Amino acid sequence: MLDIQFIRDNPDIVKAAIQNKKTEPVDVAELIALADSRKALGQELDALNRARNDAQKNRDIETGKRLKDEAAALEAKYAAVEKSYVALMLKLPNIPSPDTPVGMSDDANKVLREVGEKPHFGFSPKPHWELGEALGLIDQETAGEVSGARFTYIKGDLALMQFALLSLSMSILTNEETLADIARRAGLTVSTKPFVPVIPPYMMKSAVMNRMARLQPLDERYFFEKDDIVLVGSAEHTLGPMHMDESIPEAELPIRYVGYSPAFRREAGTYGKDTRGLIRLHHFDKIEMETFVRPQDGYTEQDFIVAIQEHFLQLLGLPYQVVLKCTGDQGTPDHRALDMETWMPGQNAYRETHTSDYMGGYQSRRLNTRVKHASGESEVLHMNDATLVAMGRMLAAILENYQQADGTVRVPRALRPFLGKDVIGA
RNA sequence: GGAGGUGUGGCUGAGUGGUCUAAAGCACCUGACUUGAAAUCAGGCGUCCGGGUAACUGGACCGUGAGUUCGAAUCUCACCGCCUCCGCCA
Repeated sequence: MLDIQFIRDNPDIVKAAIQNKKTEPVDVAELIALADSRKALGQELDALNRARNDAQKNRDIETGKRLKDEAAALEAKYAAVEKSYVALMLKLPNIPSPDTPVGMSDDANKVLREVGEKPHFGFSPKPHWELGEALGLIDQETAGEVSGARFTYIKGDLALMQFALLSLSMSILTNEETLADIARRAGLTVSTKPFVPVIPPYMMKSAVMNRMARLQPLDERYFFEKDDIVLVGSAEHTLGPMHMDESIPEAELPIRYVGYSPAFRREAGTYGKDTRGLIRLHHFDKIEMETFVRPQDGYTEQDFIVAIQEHFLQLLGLPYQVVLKCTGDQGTPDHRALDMETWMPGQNAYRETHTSDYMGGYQSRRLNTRVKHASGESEVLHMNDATLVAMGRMLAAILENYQQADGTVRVPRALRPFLGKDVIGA
């Protein structure tokens, strides 16, 4: 949700955002008119309530009865306006950052940099599903019989590799010195406060997911109507509301969480796309970063998070490119969104493996998560969320980049201490 | 799943229909006393939405939402959270 004052002051920016994002159109003039009448009715109601309170204090029962009816009528009017107003407010997308490229499809995305050297093979590199199936590390056929399409069994050394990735991730994000080092090398002046590891709930109330602006499209969610509960599509969904309806003292910021959870996605409308392998599954596990900062620190925080993501990819020796997503490719609540796409030699393509979303105050305004300044003033704080490891896709990238002529796969050096071997599938 | 409790400001906690403008204590802030601190004393101290340059001022908020009443923290109903016991269970 946007700030109504911002909308009043910058209607053209809001109109441009509606036009440039893939979002349902909203009549901004109508919204402002509703805001005006809501405000006027509110003032009228305040005055009426004052008179009513006076009558009550004086035990003026006649006047009290009359004003009660008047107030009821006015309240009904106010409620109707409020309802339309909120409905439009919730439809408005976040404003894209000034550096976000304008465009409707990913063709307009801007590649900021390509990092790392693509591996050269003396043979034709295979896609990870062929490698994985041949080595007995991936069993999609059995998963298809048991669970259906877009599910998989990850087995043996590949399952161990997932745990190794988890351990490596936590060792980085909970270590203040490592974080300070990452910040220094990225040239960022930023708090080096470590991340708090969290295993969050995997299901949540639909109303809270809606406050995260993540319930829609509902078609993409697994929703249990009987219990009014939704499976999370990311740890973000239950990490983000941890501080809803709270005012956090400025001195306690930033607050940083790293969550490990499954991500459940219906993948509606993607039939026929990426049907093999670990790229597009109804369930995968993910390590997610979620941070809460002062508004003035939002961009730097995102730069820091991207630096962490890049550090991690470099540590694994995976070539990747950093992409600034265009307006049409951004999510509704995003202010600035970057993707990291990792090179998959078996598919001869960069594939999206990481996302970094800076939300500004869009989610926190709905969640009512605020920062309280030393002066006593409070305002909506800013939120960032980002992938550290999307397990399926990271395992796929490692398999494809580290494959050898004999079909076995080397283990990235950084993972060896956690995995306990140099080669898998041997 | 069954039974019984309970939800009040940062915290503890009083308040069962009308100066509640929510007692009191703790914590916190300011000032006085003090070389400084502690102790003591005096005062202040919630959130949100409006009006006003400002001093100030109007409204809403006692888990949430409905209801009864001229009037609700207080009565009624539903929901949510937490606690205790029983049952079941990794």
